[in-house]
Amino acid sequence: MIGKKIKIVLADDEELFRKGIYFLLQREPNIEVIFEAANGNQLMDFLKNNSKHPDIILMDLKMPLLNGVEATKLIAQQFPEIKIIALTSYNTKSFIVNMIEVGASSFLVKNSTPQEMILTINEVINKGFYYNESVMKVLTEVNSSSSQKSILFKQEELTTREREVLELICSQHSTAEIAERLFISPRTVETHRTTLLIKTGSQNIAGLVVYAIQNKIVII
Amino acid sequence: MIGKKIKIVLADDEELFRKGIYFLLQREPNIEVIFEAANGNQLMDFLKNNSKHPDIILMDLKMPLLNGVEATKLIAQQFPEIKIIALTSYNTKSFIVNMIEVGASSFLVKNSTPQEMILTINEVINKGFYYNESVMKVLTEVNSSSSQKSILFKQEELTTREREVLELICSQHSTAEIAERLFISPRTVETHRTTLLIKTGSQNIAGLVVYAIQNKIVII
DNA sequence: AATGGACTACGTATAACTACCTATTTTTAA
DNA sequence: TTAAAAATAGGTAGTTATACGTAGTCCATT
Repeated sequence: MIGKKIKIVLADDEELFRKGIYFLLQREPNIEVIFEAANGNQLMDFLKNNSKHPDIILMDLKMPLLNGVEATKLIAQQFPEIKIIALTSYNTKSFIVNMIEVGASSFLVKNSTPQEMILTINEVINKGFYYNESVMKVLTEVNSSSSQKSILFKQEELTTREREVLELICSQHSTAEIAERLFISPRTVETHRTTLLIKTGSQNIAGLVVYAIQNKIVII
Repeated sequence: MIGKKIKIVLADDEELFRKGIYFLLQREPNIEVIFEAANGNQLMDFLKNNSKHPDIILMDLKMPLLNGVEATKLIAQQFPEIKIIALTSYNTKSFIVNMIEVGASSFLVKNSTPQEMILTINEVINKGFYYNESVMKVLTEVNSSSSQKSILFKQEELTTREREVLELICSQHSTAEIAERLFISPRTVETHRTTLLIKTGSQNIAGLVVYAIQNKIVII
């Protein structure tokens, strides 16, 4: 990487945060921010329409339209050479496991110092990945626990419609309300609910909501 | 304010965000950041122990230990000469109304541009307050609506028993199961459920689960 | 042309939850 | 020690969710 700047794309819905990070990174001579995206769709558009790709994407998880988890999944498939550093406010177990599973190369809580961020970027460039202590701790915990099923056996994917219904359930809408909003029969919504319960392995609404939040289908 | 720098304190639990804003503000010749706090307690300690007070506090709402709303309330009482600009990710009605009620002079979503932030700071210094268009819109909506109760009266705290029931609800237990586990009548559990719905302002289980997760009553 | 997945929809039940009441006992705090 | 809050329990009724079936249509891929 000598004599060649690390190209970075920032993906975060908060402009103030993006600009802040931009000025932080601007002070680094070997780093160049080539694009800023406010959501996953903007990011995907940029990657598709520009031949100049970044080395690293600093990706916030909580973004409108297309969130960070989904965007990471897509990018890991379509542009595997791009390394992704997941940014989030909290480093909960489900966050970390999710992001690593979909292809994130590193994980950075927003409460990190600028030094840690620079270190992470450089480590990812040099080694291809970088997990700090707390992330490693979570990962070893997960691997040594018996609750591996949930993460090792990949969950059945929800369909688009099922996700829509799930989102509305999480917004406290009843079956009738969901049906009205989606212009479909309440019976159809019931079918979707049944499928959701089966696919997510839930007993009732509570399980659905927890699943939706853990899997970032709804962001709270 | 000619020849005198505007003294600012940053209060936000995310160090990356703080540092970013710091560098953004550093480029302004008439602005000086005199302190950074990671939570409300640090902020209050600084104000109590330093004679040099800020003109403005940029206050994030979501902070550990002592959050932005509570901190704002305290500061508005104890140091009324300090102007507070509330920072948040979303400009929901409840956020805005809460912050204005406890004494915030302005309101800035994190998705604002740096220019808007600078403008807001200068307006607050010159006029004492500044509400942008979207905030004004929300405020007029609120004043003209009759649903003021729910936002003017702050929510009641949950009791220990209610929290226990809420946790079990989030674990997908039914009323009967909860009753059995707590050695109480199902009717009592129902009473607790009713109270939970009222206190949390929820319509159904989904709302309860979201509330529980947001308020860290259950950790996922 | 056929297969399979997604989306749609319904029948018939039962289980579970929510609304709106009252009311007693126990615990806590003024 | 007295009032307030919390925890307990019930009546009655209505609404909503879940279980377990079946089945047609659309659409993309084979």
